[in-house]
Amino acid sequence: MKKFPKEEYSVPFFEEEGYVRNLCPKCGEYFWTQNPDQKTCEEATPEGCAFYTFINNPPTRKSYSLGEMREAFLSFFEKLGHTRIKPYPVVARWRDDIYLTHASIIDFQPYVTEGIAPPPANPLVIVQPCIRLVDIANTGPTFGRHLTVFEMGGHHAFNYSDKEVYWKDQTVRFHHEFITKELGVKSEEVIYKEDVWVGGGNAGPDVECIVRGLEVDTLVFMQFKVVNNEFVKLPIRTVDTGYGIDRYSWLSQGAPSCFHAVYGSLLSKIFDMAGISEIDNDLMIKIAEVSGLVSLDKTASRLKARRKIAEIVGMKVNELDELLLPIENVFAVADHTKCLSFILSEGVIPSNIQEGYLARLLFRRAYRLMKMLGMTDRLYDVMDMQIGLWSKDYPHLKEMRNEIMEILSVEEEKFQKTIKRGEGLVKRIARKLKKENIPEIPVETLTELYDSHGLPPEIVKQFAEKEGVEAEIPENFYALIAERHIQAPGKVEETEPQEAPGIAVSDLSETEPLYYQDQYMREFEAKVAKVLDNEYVVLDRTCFFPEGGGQPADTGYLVFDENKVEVVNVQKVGKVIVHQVKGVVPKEDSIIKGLINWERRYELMKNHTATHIINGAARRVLGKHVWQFGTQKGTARSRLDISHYRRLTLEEIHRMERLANQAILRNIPVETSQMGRSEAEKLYGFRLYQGGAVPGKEIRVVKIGEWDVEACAGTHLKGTGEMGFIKIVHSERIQDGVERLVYSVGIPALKTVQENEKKLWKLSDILNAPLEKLDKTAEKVVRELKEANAEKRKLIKEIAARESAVVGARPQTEVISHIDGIRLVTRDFKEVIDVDRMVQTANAMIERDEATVSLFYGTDGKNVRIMVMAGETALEKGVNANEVIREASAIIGGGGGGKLNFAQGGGTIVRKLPDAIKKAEEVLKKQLKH
RNA sequence: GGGCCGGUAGUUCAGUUGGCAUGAACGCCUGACUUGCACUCAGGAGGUCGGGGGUUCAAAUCCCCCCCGGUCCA
Repeated sequence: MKKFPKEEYSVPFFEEEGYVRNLCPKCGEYFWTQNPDQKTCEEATPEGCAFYTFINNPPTRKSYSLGEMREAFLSFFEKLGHTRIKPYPVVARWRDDIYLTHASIIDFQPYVTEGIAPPPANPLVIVQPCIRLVDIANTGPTFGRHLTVFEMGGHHAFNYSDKEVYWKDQTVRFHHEFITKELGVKSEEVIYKEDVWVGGGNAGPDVECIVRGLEVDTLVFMQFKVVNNEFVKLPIRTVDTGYGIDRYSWLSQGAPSCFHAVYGSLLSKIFDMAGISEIDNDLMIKIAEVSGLVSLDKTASRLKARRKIAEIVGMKVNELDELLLPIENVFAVADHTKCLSFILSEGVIPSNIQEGYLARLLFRRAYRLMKMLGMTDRLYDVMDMQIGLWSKDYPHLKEMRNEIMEILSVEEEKFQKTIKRGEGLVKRIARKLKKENIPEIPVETLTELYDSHGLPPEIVKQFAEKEGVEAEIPENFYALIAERHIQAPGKVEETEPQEAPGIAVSDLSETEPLYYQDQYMREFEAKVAKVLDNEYVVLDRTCFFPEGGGQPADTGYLVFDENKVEVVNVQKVGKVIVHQVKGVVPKEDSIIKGLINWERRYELMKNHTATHIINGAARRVLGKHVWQFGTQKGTARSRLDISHYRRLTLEEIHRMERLANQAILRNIPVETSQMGRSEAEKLYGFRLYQGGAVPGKEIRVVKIGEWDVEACAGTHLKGTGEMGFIKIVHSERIQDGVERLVYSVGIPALKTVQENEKKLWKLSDILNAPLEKLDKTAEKVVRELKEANAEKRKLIKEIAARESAVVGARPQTEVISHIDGIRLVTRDFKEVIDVDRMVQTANAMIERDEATVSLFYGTDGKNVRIMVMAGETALEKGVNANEVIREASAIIGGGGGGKLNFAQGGGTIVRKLPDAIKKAEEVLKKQLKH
């Protein structure tokens, strides 16, 4: 990685305070210290630069709980002139590049850090709950250095070329004051380690602060954008600090683990539930002190680290492993259940895609750990405790409690199903292997079971051993999984280069959107600003709505001189709206008249407003976890995809319909307003971003009374009454956790209802039954059909039995010959080439007399079918049906085959059928004589 | 967004190179034997092989499209 020169880190503060810069011989990083004799960086790294010295020996004046530390941090920086900002959600709905908020700066990217929107305050201070699943394997084993959910404190300053707030030196001074004055840590114990920070396409130098072995925060000076591996200066320099509030609390308590510090009595309760008594305190402290050596990312050093720790504390490796494993699992359970409560409280539905998958991953991991601890029955108790504990600071957890519990039970059921299915699968595989004398499940089977069936190798091993088959889980198992996914990239789908104008319009000024001034405007006059490629027209203003937000572009006409040309497409390119026309184009700088296809647009407006109405109804009927997943508006039909953990019932759909139509009847006014991003978020919360991330500094808010409020750029009705009528016409599940609602509005909705009615009437006509008895009649008809089918099968059998009995009774279609004690029945089925019939007859015939060979054939004039079946006795005499059929079918221009006792074939040369039969008889005779 | 696996009787699943679905187990019905821990025995019913095209004399099986489910990763 690129390193920055010393000057980037050498702030006046270090000089004033007598800091020296040394190079750590173990990890190879530079660090700043007030103690010139200090050799290593003193961070408890996996390389073993140092060990923790704060365990049972905290350096702070007093001990802080997580909440107390959060408050201490916030009020300290508030006193220094920072504005306190409320935390953002942990699901980063305002971004489309990431799913979860994993740092406080995420809240302000990219709009603030790229200078698109002003920050809510400058400077500001925030404590942001964060979720990081990349460290999930380390959560537990590292005693809390890694958590999947944690609180990050940040004091942020955004420096513009014309407005400097504060930069490196001041940041370090603030930090130092907090840690020494506020918390009481001795100045000489505070070490600053140099580092290069890269993240989210941005970069800059940073210093990490180490106290008694623990890295407690990082001070980042973001000032570059990473372009083609090069650092390019950003116009805005951002002070991005990240204080690990959980780690600070751990430091201040000197607890054996960060989990002890954060969860307190909740952790003890989980230990109780798992039936684990906490181990000897002295030993625990000893282990905790050296836990910095652990890091599971580096698989190679993992066992080494265990061995090292065992050596230091004077235990055998497997003894230590046995002792630590359940404890680490309890730690992870505490962490994962908190993380789940946060993620689920914001309406993430566990599923197999996107952020839903992350929720599922978390749940399944937590559940597996609980299973190992034998406490899955306490899942709901633990979750309840987490909700109780954290809703003091984050009250929305409590509001979502019932939905969270419901989602958990659905998820538990699904996981159990998967495991059960897996058990059967492994059993079958194991038995098969045993039969083939393979004593061990091959590695590729293990990886496939995990990748395709979600079965973790430990579980497979357990099930396999029950069947007496071994399974060896390779150390690099998850690396093998990763390998499966890095296959050669398949054919990249060639997407037609968008015909829409990817044209240089950046030099043009913004097109004035008239459709926002008056959403009902149908025609306008405008000046032609630019004409491109004899096809694309840019105007100074327009009321043609460009495609966006699931709403298709308007169509219509441009009128100028004697011409009326069709507008076929409208796209927004940056701030410029481009009209694609068919026919002649107007001259630049001329005045034209625009007419939009109002009927179409009005339908789109109705459908768009309906989306908001249905979304509101879904939230009311299904719960607050419902989020819009995607939409597409049309004139006759539109669709809305929503997140939900269960298939919708007809009853739920009807309730949504009722609510939606009630909202129409009340004719609720639809208000639109343009407002600043921060202000809108403050006023309406992040519910605004139903439609996903919305770019820009100002956002357009569409508010339908108390029913629904969203950030939305589409065109809407003045009042809901204009829709007249909404009908949900269809629903389907498009992904696990995502339901699609298809609906119609107004006359098209009525039409759909009428279409359905028409079908019912027709059905009633066909079945000759009145509407109210349709269901009963249909049931009856289907039942009778099934009975008739069964009867038919029975009859074929009966006919076959009878026909097999009367061998020799029809000389014109049947020849019977006896060869070597075998009876050969050659029968012409004429036009009946139903194989089933031949087979059944032959079966019955042979059942009566095993010394029979039946040679059956028939033709419908187009196809010829031949079939040979031989009884046990005939087989013993050397009959090979397969061979007979092969030779015979070749003659009639087809093919055939089968087994020794049964074969069938056919062809298309009908006139050669007699030859083929002769051939078959010849072959049979030869086989028998042989 | 990218992979991978699957859809056959009420359920869980077999089904080799295309060639009889005499499919297996459990469940169900009838009868016998037993009344206690998955009773046992005999017999029987139960199938649009997810849907639609194609290749073939012949498709559950091969090819294409669609629908539905499961699962891993970003």
